[in-house]
Amino acid sequence: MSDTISYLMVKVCRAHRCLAGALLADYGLHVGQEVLLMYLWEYDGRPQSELVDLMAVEPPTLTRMLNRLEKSGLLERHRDQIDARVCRIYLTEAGWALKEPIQRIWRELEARTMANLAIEERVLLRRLLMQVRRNLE
Amino acid sequence: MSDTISYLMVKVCRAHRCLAGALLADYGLHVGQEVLLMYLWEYDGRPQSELVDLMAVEPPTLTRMLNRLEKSGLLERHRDQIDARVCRIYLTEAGWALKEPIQRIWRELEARTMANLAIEERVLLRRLLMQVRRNLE
DNA sequence: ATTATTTATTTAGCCAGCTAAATAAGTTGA
DNA sequence: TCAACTTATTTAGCTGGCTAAATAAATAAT
Repeated sequence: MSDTISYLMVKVCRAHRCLAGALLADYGLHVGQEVLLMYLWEYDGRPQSELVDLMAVEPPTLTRMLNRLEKSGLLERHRDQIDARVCRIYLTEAGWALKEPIQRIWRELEARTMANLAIEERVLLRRLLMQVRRNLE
Repeated sequence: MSDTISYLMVKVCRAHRCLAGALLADYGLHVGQEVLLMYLWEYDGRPQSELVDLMAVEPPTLTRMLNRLEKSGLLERHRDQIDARVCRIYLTEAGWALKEPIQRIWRELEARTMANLAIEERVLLRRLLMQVRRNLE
């Protein structure tokens, strides 16, 4: 089992998540929250259900992430005026203010992840990972 | 951000974990527990601290995983006779009985993950992932 | 011997994931 | 009109991760 690529992938992923967590901690964020923010910077004011689809996450997962980021003052929920079932999510100024720093962190994360890999190797790795993703979906 | 290999890796990892979870559910296991069992099949009767090192996980994480697997009847804790601080972990028969089925599941997981990849591509993917792992450690 | 330090494990509490079930609000149909 | 169904979100509770702090036992130092 421990000589499979599956096992290697699990290990790599944990190390990657760990580094991301360390970098994000400086801004009071937890791993995963930066991805949600990333979507909000692009899709501000959308209903939760749309974010659920974009992030490919279950509704309860998003609900709780939003609760926490709302409590941290990074976003606000506003009930839709027409359809009172939907909640639209709006970033606060504090939420927008994180855009540049978090994107910078993500670039650093990418650089450290891809270090010591030539351009052709990076291209290849992307191609291989995309095939794996297709396999798993 | 969404065009980075980091992002792709996060997605691939989630899909991989999801498939693993679905396969393991048939045996009442949760993703991650099969890795612990994998170590126990090889290192039965070792102190927890040794398992912590092998799995590269924090002590509290292991403690709770062991609590659950112990409650499920897959393993037993025995205090070391010489040093009463250490707990040695022993698989029960039920724990040993899972060895074959789980290894079979893991082979299937690996096969589905690596589908549509030629042997040379698999070798290459392993090499690239090992470099990434070195980068992140 | 008794205190201080180290080592092994646990507890409490945080996070992102998940499922199942509850709630709330529209929409559809008889 | 009012019941039945669908859709959006939340709540409760599970999992593996984490950190910080508590407990317990062995060892080192005074």
